[in-house]
Amino acid sequence: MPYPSQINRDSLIETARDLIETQGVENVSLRVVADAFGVTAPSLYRHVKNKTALILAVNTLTSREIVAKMMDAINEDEPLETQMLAIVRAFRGYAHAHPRCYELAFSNAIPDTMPDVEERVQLILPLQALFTKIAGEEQSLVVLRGAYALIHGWVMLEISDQLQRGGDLNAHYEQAFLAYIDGWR
Amino acid sequence: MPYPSQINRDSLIETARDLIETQGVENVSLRVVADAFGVTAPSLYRHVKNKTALILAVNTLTSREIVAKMMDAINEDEPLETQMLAIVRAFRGYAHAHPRCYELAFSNAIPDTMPDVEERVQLILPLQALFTKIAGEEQSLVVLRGAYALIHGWVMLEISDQLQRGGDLNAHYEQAFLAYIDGWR
DNA sequence: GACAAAGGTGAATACCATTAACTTTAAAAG
DNA sequence: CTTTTAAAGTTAATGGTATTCACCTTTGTC
Repeated sequence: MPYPSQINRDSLIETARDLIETQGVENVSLRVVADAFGVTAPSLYRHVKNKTALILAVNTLTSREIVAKMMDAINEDEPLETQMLAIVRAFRGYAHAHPRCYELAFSNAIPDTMPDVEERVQLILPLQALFTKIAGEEQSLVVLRGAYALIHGWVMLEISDQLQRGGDLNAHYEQAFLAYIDGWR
Repeated sequence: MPYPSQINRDSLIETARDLIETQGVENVSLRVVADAFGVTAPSLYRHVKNKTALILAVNTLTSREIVAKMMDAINEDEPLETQMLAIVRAFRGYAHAHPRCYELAFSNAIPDTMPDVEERVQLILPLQALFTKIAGEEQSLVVLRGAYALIHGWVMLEISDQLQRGGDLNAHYEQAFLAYIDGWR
């Protein structure tokens, strides 16, 4: 194989991810990404189909990293409620660490860049596993949907600066989640 | 006043809103908006500072319409829980009727286009008024935040097609909300 | 009737994504 | 050791975008 590449697909995606997180997706053109590799924009098309595919790959990376963070947070020896809190804390922690990528991945802002269903279903498995132990198999679907809505909505509101008026946001987040869970008992 | 305009600011904003809702914001250039008035793109700058200001105005309109829908849904003669359900139903109803505008207004996808704080605070007043009657003045902040996160997150998930696997979404939405409220008693 | 000024125009600028035709390079094939 | 080949990168071109500018057109007012 000829002409050794400075770029490989993984480093391209990670670099694009970092640029999006630091500069904002609206300021990351293909030329900006190419500059980071000391290369011109059209050569990126050797490694990725187009910009949409690149952003899709970034979003898939984001989704996988969130899943990994949630998995890491689980300690099966703890009580269920402690495990749930650890999961939703990890979820929010990732969103805070990568707010722009979180929003990009899960708010459909750019057409055709949402991670595949197979990726997105991974996101709910950690919580789902715990909910099926508490609620029945069939009730767990609605419990899960509400919980996911609550944590996703919460971090989206935080990211877009819509939770402003004082109070301890960390505490409120967990109180709201626990109240929701309590409501199902 | 000279040269009678085909365009006035309100009709411009409403037309832009309708185009965004039907075509998607990524397909609405200033030329497309101008075409709708039989005019060329640069002349829009007589009526609006730039495209960002136009989208901001569209988002402000969206925010106000949601507030109006929620207000309309309130019947003070009903029990509190019924009023709350009516409000969150109206909220979701608007989001379903205008999914693209809802997402545009509340997910920060385009920089500097979020409605002003004075507009956004209106969104939470209807629910806040009821929560202060149930919880205390100080607890109502966290209750409100969680409720807002739950309904916002829910419709965002629906809009981006992330609530797929069967079940009655209408029923689940209200069950999840009521469970959350129950959790605070 | 002259004029001021709002509303509209076409042309120009500086970006953007994408494609096409080309050149360079290094490894594999002879 | 030379030749071939194909990946990786290049420049140039196309058609799109938002925005600015100088200009023209219309019309109410003095």
